[in-house]
Amino acid sequence: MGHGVQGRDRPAARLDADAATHVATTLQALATPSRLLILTELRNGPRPVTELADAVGMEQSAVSHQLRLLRNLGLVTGTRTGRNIVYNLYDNHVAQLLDEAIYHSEHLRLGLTDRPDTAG
Amino acid sequence: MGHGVQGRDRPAARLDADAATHVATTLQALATPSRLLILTELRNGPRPVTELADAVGMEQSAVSHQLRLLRNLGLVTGTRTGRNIVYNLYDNHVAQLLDEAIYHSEHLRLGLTDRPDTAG
DNA sequence: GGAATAAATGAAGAGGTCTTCATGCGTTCC
DNA sequence: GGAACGCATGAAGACCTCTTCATTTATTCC
Repeated sequence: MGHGVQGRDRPAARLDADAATHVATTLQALATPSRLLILTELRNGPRPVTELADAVGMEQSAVSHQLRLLRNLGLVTGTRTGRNIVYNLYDNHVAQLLDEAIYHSEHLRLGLTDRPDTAG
Repeated sequence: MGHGVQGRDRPAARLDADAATHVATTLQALATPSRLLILTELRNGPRPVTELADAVGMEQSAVSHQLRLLRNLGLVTGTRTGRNIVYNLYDNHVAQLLDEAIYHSEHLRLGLTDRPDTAG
């Protein structure tokens, strides 16, 4: 029941306007260099804010603002541990979405064509 | 050599600032309802502009603007066929990125937790 | 309690995005 | 050649986003 040459075995996408809005919002959470850096840092494990800020080279305030956005969208969680608030990716869907996004983006960058159906 | 519980077998993401900018740009191309609708329509096959506009309920001009952006980023191609210019997804990476993005976003929406490592 | 550390927050401003409107360019058909 | 069709394009405006600065809240240690 696979698509064979199409590659992986995800169902083909079907979107109504509402779903599109939601997906767009989620993707927009990944669509900024600062947040991508934050998320990939979290991909390596839980991190307190200051450590995140240090790792990605941003000010603490800026990181907090972005973390709030990611929290509100349910992509990360923050739990207090002493003075620190340790952030973490919410679940595997976030981690995988991140990995796939980077994987495919980098392949698009390289111009590795893998055309589906030239229809010409 | 798999990650086992981590799910699929993509390598864990590693990004420097430059790569992050590129990935962010690519993701931003997907991070809008209008473009998601356009791309998912193209997921079903090649389409001329007017047909796209009709399918997604946008004005022709707006669709053309978005198609230019997608073209410039290498996500779609457009080839003239008579009076029409038929657009198509560039390759399988685009199709898969789209599918995965929708798949994971919708699962995040449903709140299907699949937590990796709660870390305390 | 008071100082120090960690993080969140609000306001404000620079810059970007998306749509609409008006128009221009290329193609087909008669 | 001229009209109609299909698409691209530029300008303009409303709106959103991201960062910085200043301040506030929560926690620990003495």
